[in-house]
Amino acid sequence: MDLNKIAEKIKAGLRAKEVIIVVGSMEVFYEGRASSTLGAGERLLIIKEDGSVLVHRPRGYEPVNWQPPDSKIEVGVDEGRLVVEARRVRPREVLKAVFTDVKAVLSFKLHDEAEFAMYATEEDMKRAILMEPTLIEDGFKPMESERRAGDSGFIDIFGVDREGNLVVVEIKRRNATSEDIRQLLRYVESVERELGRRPRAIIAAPGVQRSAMRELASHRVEFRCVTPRRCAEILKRGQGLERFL
Amino acid sequence: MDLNKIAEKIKAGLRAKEVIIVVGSMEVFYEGRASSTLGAGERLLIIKEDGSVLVHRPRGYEPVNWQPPDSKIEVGVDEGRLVVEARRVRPREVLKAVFTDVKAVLSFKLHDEAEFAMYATEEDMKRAILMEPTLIEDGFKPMESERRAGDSGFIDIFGVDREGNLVVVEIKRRNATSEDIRQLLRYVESVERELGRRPRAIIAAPGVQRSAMRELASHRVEFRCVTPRRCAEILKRGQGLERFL
DNA sequence: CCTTCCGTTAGGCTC
DNA sequence: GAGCCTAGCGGAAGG
Repeated sequence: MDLNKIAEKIKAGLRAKEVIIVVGSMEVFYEGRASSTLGAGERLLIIKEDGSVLVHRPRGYEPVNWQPPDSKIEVGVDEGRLVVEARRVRPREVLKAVFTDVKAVLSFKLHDEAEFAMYATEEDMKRAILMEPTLIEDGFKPMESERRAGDSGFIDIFGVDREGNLVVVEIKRRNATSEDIRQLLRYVESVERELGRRPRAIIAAPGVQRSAMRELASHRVEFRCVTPRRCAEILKRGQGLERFL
Repeated sequence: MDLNKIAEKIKAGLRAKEVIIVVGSMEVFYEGRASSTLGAGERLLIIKEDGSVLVHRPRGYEPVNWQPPDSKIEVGVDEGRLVVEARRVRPREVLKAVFTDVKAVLSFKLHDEAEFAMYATEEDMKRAILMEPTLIEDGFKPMESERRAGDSGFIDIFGVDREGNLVVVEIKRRNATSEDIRQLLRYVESVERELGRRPRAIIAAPGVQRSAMRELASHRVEFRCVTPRRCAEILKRGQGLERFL
């Protein structure tokens, strides 16, 4: 298939808002927030219906070059080479692929309106703890979630322990950082100002960054190991039960 | 083409370490660090020679599901549906794509050994400043780069100004945050402890986040606007000169 | 519109 | 191998 035919096929795909795949030998140039060059090699160029562009090498999960949605795409033939340019304005960026050889061109209208559902977000972890408060400790009683803490933000879970002490719980789905500890302490102080009693501070997360350990200890913040994984299981179990209710 | 033929073609591609593209209607399930499901829809499944797997919807720059390199891939036909599973062990994760319809299967051995060159990283910015110290100010003399600052980390550039004052320069290729300012101040204090003289603190970046401005002013940290773009130009100029030396 | 924060972050580098 | 930081981060949520 000659280059002009290929260019026409790509243009037709663009007009029809299809997903276009070009396989072949190309050089790639990017200029924008940074700039990069990539010498000749065989790769995949993918143009999506929304104007996203991806260049994938034969190895590695990440694209070597790309352009986000809404890029303007131009296709042409110049000195016997197929040239695909994707431009966007803010920020001003250009991605240019120059093909010296094309092994294949595919273009498909893809219909995909399905919903993507991801489990065990931080929100899910909160639901799991509310459903199973022993994740924090025996006798813990959640009272409020997303309680306003003055102008410091929102407390993930606010409750009392078995001895009636107030408890502020901060949830993270990743290892807690010193910034997270500081945030939790701001909540503690806000509650103390408001209610006149200093609450216990508990961070519920899969772990604590080494660099945050000192801050944790020195401010008497307690740590509970709670992983998104385990929370997802608890929620799944809960959903299983719901079916019988 | 029947499903068994398609499965065979994919298996052959896997054996030959080719890059495989399957276009068709599929459901996708992921279970691992998190878990997700994606209902039926037409998408792209890409398997690379190193065992990376990508699922791309017709819109958006990012894959909706993926598996990093070194995943073990199994292909089979089950109840009239093509099933592709990619597993990895650490962490334990499974990505499963179940096709109800296949529009196309491509498999290519791609040869790509070209070098990828990215310009104006933070490292490049440092080289540009060392090459052209007036980017910081007239009379600035860099003395060391990557100088150890006690246990606080490494100072990007350590030097003296025209009046003999010590200068600590912190470089960022993006707008400076308050965390960056704090880091710089830790260096300042480390130098003061070590040498008994308090150095000037300069942050060299394209800008400063609004929220970091107060910290900048109150701690007398100075700001110099230095962009990756401009640094790339300086390096390019420098390389041009090198050719004549 | 801007800023801030999260991600199955990935990937690189140091200890 | 584990911890830590950067990214052309992208994307979402909040102001």
